[in-house]
Amino acid sequence: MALKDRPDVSVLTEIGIISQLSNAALERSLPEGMSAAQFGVLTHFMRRGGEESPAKLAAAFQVTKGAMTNTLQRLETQGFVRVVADEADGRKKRVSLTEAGARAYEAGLMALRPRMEGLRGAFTDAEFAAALPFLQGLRVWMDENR
Amino acid sequence: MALKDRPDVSVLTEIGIISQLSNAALERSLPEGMSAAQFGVLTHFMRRGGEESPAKLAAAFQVTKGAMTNTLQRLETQGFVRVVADEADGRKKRVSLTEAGARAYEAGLMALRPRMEGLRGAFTDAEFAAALPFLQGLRVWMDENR
DNA sequence: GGCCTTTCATTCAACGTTGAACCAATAACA
DNA sequence: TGTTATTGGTTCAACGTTGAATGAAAGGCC
Repeated sequence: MALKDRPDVSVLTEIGIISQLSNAALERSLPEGMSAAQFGVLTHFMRRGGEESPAKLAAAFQVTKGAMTNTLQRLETQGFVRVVADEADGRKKRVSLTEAGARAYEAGLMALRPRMEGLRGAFTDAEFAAALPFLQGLRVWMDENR
Repeated sequence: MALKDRPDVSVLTEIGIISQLSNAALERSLPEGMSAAQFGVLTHFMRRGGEESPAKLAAAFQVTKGAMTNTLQRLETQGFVRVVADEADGRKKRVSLTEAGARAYEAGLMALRPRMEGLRGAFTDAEFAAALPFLQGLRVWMDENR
């Protein structure tokens, strides 16, 4: 009784559920065969462009290298990403977006649009913005104290 | 550039990371062999006591019936939970906590304590409480619009 | 130069989850 | 009543993830 009624536990519980629901909604909206992880990588390249090593991508997405190897292989199989060896450093690879990858990103974005609009109709930008500092602080703390 | 800077997307991104970190921290703190899902079920019974059907547990934890079958089987294997057929309704089963289950819960709670105290040292109850209404609203909305 | 350490990427088994198929038991209804 | 629909639980393949092991390449240091 003391446990779940504490606000910190409640916050983490709600966050867990929201994360699950949001991820499920994302994967349901996305075109067949594109996972949330794959869409995240495409988004990364659309924003930043250029090339990135698998290790940096894994760090950016808070995911193990093994997991990133997996999603990059799936992206490459679909032709959404190009992976070449880094001739300057034999350990590294350089990943970059293909034209097909950019198109896949756009398609995913379109498929996502109705759901995102629904969300923005239910809550204001101000509400999201107001919640953000605390969430960021919480994320940073959990990241530093893992 | 327009996408990830929007507060709604940022909120969901932060929530996803927090969820992952919090779940990982939970499983790392818990005694060997006890998953977050299992601990959640134990917590449920410690709070509410009595008996519950697998279907109700699945609904309470927002999880498929198959997933709940899995965690209940693992709990039963460890002797933390008792599962009997419901003689009043041949489809149902009745799940209840064992003494060993109660002890396992207490052990998990103890193992969790230092981390929870660290969290409550870094943020105040008021901060968690302030964030809660928005998170609950968001959870309810995503639940209704899935 | 040689040795130790670190970094990068891959592979593999294990886990928890989903979604679908399935069967048994009950409920609803003609 | 008999038939159909719904509910409860299990099983299975597939997915994404972790964590650990492996190997190759580069860096640090004497």
